[in-house]
Amino acid sequence: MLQKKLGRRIAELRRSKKLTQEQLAESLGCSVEFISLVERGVNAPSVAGLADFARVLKVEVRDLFTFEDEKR
Amino acid sequence: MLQKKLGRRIAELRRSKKLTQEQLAESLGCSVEFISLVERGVNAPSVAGLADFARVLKVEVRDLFTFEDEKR
DNA sequence: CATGCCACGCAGCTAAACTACGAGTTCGCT
DNA sequence: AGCGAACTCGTAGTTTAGCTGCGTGGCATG
Repeated sequence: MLQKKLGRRIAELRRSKKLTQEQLAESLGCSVEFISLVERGVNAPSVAGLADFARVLKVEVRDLFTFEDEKR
Repeated sequence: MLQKKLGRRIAELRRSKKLTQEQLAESLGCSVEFISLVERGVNAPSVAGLADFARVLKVEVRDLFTFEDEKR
Protein backbone atom coordinates (compact mmCIF):
# COMPACT_ATOMS: atom_id res chain seq x y z
CA MET A 1 0.00 0.00 0.00
CA LEU A 2 2.65 2.44 1.04
CA GLN A 3 5.08 1.35 -1.63
CA LYS A 4 2.44 1.88 -4.29
CA LYS A 5 2.03 5.47 -3.23
CA LEU A 6 5.78 5.85 -3.02
CA GLY A 7 6.19 4.49 -6.51
CA ARG A 8 3.60 6.82 -7.94
CA ARG A 9 5.24 9.73 -6.18
CA ILE A 10 8.67 8.84 -7.54
CA ALA A 11 7.32 8.48 -11.08
CA GLU A 12 5.59 11.81 -10.70
CA LEU A 13 8.79 13.52 -9.55
CA ARG A 14 10.83 11.90 -12.29
CA ARG A 15 8.45 13.10 -14.98
CA SER A 16 8.38 16.58 -13.51
CA LYS A 17 12.14 16.62 -13.95
CA LYS A 18 11.71 15.45 -17.53
CA LEU A 19 13.75 12.34 -16.98
CA THR A 20 13.34 8.89 -18.51
CA GLN A 21 13.60 5.73 -16.43
CA GLU A 22 16.86 5.03 -18.17
CA GLN A 23 18.37 8.38 -17.26
CA LEU A 24 17.28 7.94 -13.68
CA ALA A 25 18.76 4.47 -13.56
CA GLU A 26 21.99 5.86 -14.95
CA SER A 27 22.19 8.53 -12.27
CA LEU A 28 21.41 6.04 -9.56
CA GLY A 29 23.69 3.35 -10.86
CA CYS A 30 20.92 0.78 -10.93
CA SER A 31 18.97 -1.08 -13.59
CA VAL A 32 16.08 0.31 -15.60
CA GLU A 33 14.03 -2.71 -14.63
CA PHE A 34 14.38 -1.80 -10.99
CA ILE A 35 13.10 1.71 -11.60
CA SER A 36 10.10 0.17 -13.29
CA LEU A 37 9.48 -2.18 -10.37
CA VAL A 38 9.75 0.63 -7.84
CA GLU A 39 7.46 2.98 -9.74
CA ARG A 40 4.83 0.30 -10.06
CA GLY A 41 5.05 -0.45 -6.35
CA VAL A 42 6.16 -4.02 -6.85
CA ASN A 43 9.41 -3.40 -5.02
CA ALA A 44 10.41 -0.66 -2.64
CA PRO A 45 13.89 0.77 -2.35
CA SER A 46 15.77 0.32 0.91
CA VAL A 47 16.16 3.29 3.21
CA ALA A 48 19.64 3.88 1.82
CA GLY A 49 18.09 3.79 -1.64
CA LEU A 50 15.54 6.39 -0.61
CA ALA A 51 18.36 8.81 0.09
CA ASP A 52 19.73 8.21 -3.39
CA PHE A 53 16.37 8.77 -5.05
CA ALA A 54 15.89 11.98 -3.11
CA ARG A 55 19.35 13.24 -4.02
CA VAL A 56 18.94 12.54 -7.72
CA LEU A 57 15.42 13.95 -7.81
CA LYS A 58 16.62 16.98 -5.88
CA VAL A 59 14.06 16.76 -3.12
CA GLU A 60 14.12 15.98 0.59
CA VAL A 61 13.45 12.40 1.63
CA ARG A 62 10.25 13.37 3.38
CA ASP A 63 8.97 14.78 0.09
CA LEU A 64 9.00 11.24 -1.28
CA PHE A 65 6.38 10.44 1.35
CA THR A 66 4.30 13.51 0.83
CA PHE A 67 1.11 12.69 -1.07
CA GLU A 68 -1.80 14.82 -2.12
CA ASP A 69 -4.51 12.51 -0.83
CA GLU A 70 -3.52 12.66 2.79
CA LYS A 71 -6.40 11.91 5.10
CA ARG A 72 -6.23 14.06 8.14
CA MET B 1 23.82 8.65 7.49
CA LEU B 2 20.12 8.73 6.79
CA GLN B 3 19.35 5.73 8.93
CA LYS B 4 21.17 7.33 11.86
CA LYS B 5 18.92 10.35 11.65
CA LEU B 6 15.92 8.11 11.22
CA GLY B 7 16.88 6.12 14.28
CA ARG B 8 17.29 9.21 16.41
CA ARG B 9 13.96 10.50 15.19
CA ILE B 10 12.20 7.26 16.05
CA ALA B 11 13.77 7.17 19.51
CA GLU B 12 12.70 10.74 20.02
CA LEU B 13 9.12 10.01 19.01
CA ARG B 14 9.00 6.89 21.16
CA ARG B 15 10.18 8.78 24.23
CA SER B 16 7.73 11.57 23.59
CA LYS B 17 5.00 8.94 23.73
CA LYS B 18 6.46 7.66 27.00
CA LEU B 19 7.04 4.20 25.61
CA THR B 20 9.85 1.75 26.36
CA GLN B 21 11.62 -0.16 23.60
CA GLU B 22 9.87 -3.27 24.87
CA GLN B 23 6.41 -1.77 24.61
CA LEU B 24 7.16 -0.55 21.13
CA ALA B 25 8.45 -3.97 20.12
CA GLU B 26 5.29 -5.49 21.53
CA SER B 27 3.06 -3.20 19.50
CA LEU B 28 5.05 -3.80 16.37
CA GLY B 29 5.35 -7.51 16.85
CA CYS B 30 9.11 -7.44 16.59
CA SER B 31 12.05 -7.98 18.90
CA VAL B 32 13.43 -5.49 21.39
CA GLU B 33 16.86 -6.01 19.89
CA PHE B 34 15.59 -4.80 16.55
CA ILE B 35 14.23 -1.62 18.07
CA SER B 36 17.63 -1.02 19.60
CA LEU B 37 19.36 -1.60 16.25
CA VAL B 38 17.02 0.75 14.43
CA GLU B 39 17.27 3.53 16.98
CA ARG B 40 21.05 3.38 16.91
CA GLY B 41 21.02 3.49 13.13
CA VAL B 42 22.71 0.14 12.70
CA ASN B 43 19.75 -1.24 10.79
CA ALA B 44 16.94 0.51 9.01
CA PRO B 45 13.39 -0.82 8.78
CA SER B 46 12.04 -1.71 5.37
CA VAL B 47 9.54 0.59 3.72
CA ALA B 48 6.74 -1.66 4.92
CA GLY B 49 8.21 -1.42 8.39
CA LEU B 50 8.21 2.35 8.19
CA ALA B 51 4.46 2.29 7.81
CA ASP B 52 4.19 0.18 10.96
CA PHE B 53 6.41 2.52 12.96
CA ALA B 54 4.40 5.49 11.82
CA ARG B 55 1.11 3.82 12.72
CA VAL B 56 2.22 2.83 16.20
CA LEU B 57 3.83 6.19 16.87
CA LYS B 58 0.71 7.90 15.58
CA VAL B 59 2.48 10.06 13.01
CA GLU B 60 2.63 10.28 9.24
CA VAL B 61 5.46 8.45 7.49
CA ARG B 62 6.98 11.68 6.28
CA ASP B 63 7.23 12.84 9.88
CA LEU B 64 9.75 10.08 10.45
CA PHE B 65 11.97 11.84 7.93
CA THR B 66 11.44 15.31 9.29
CA PHE B 67 14.46 16.48 11.23
CA GLU B 68 15.23 19.75 12.98
CA ASP B 69 18.74 20.18 11.62
CA GLU B 70 17.77 20.47 8.01
CA LYS B 71 20.45 22.34 6.11
CA ARG B 72 18.90 24.68 3.63
C1' DC C 1 21.45 -4.01 46.35
C1' DA C 2 18.00 -4.73 43.01
C1' DT C 3 15.33 -3.90 39.19
C1' DG C 4 14.22 -1.78 34.85
C1' DC C 5 15.96 0.18 30.58
C1' DC C 6 19.14 -0.05 27.14
C1' DA C 7 23.77 -0.95 24.33
C1' DC C 8 26.30 -4.37 22.00
C1' DG C 9 28.88 -8.45 20.19
C1' DC C 10 28.16 -12.78 17.90
C1' DA C 11 25.83 -15.89 14.98
C1' DG C 12 22.25 -17.37 12.04
C1' DC C 13 18.01 -17.40 8.80
C1' DT C 14 15.23 -15.75 5.31
C1' DA C 15 12.62 -12.26 2.87
C1' DA C 16 13.14 -9.03 -0.45
C1' DA C 17 16.01 -5.77 -2.75
C1' DC C 18 18.29 -5.80 -6.98
C1' DT C 19 20.00 -7.86 -11.31
C1' DA C 20 19.73 -9.66 -16.43
C1' DC C 21 17.25 -11.21 -20.58
C1' DG C 22 13.44 -11.41 -23.78
C1' DA C 23 9.04 -10.46 -25.50
C1' DG C 24 5.00 -7.62 -25.51
C1' DT C 25 2.39 -3.03 -25.08
C1' DT C 26 1.48 1.81 -25.24
C1' DC C 27 2.63 6.32 -26.44
C1' DG C 28 4.01 10.49 -29.00
C1' DC C 29 5.61 11.98 -33.72
C1' DT C 30 5.35 12.99 -38.40
C1' DA D 1 -0.74 4.24 -40.48
C1' DG D 2 3.61 3.24 -38.97
C1' DC D 3 8.10 3.96 -36.62
C1' DG D 4 10.65 4.05 -32.56
C1' DA D 5 11.38 5.27 -27.89
C1' DA D 6 9.64 4.54 -23.34
C1' DC D 7 7.71 1.43 -20.53
C1' DT D 8 5.46 -3.15 -18.76
C1' DC D 9 5.86 -7.67 -17.33
C1' DG D 10 7.10 -12.51 -16.99
C1' DT D 11 10.78 -15.60 -15.28
C1' DA D 12 14.78 -16.68 -12.93
C1' DG D 13 18.83 -15.80 -10.40
C1' DT D 14 22.17 -13.57 -6.80
C1' DT D 15 23.17 -11.18 -2.73
C1' DT D 16 22.24 -7.81 0.61
C1' DA D 17 20.49 -6.59 4.93
C1' DG D 18 16.48 -6.79 7.66
C1' DC D 19 15.36 -9.28 11.60
C1' DT D 20 15.93 -12.90 14.94
C1' DG D 21 17.66 -14.95 19.74
C1' DC D 22 21.00 -15.18 23.42
C1' DG D 23 24.08 -13.57 26.63
C1' DT D 24 26.61 -9.86 28.88
C1' DG D 25 27.34 -5.79 30.89
C1' DG D 26 26.69 -0.73 31.79
C1' DC D 27 23.92 2.90 33.98
C1' DA D 28 20.46 4.85 36.34
C1' DT D 29 17.18 5.37 40.23
C1' DG D 30 14.56 3.77 44.22
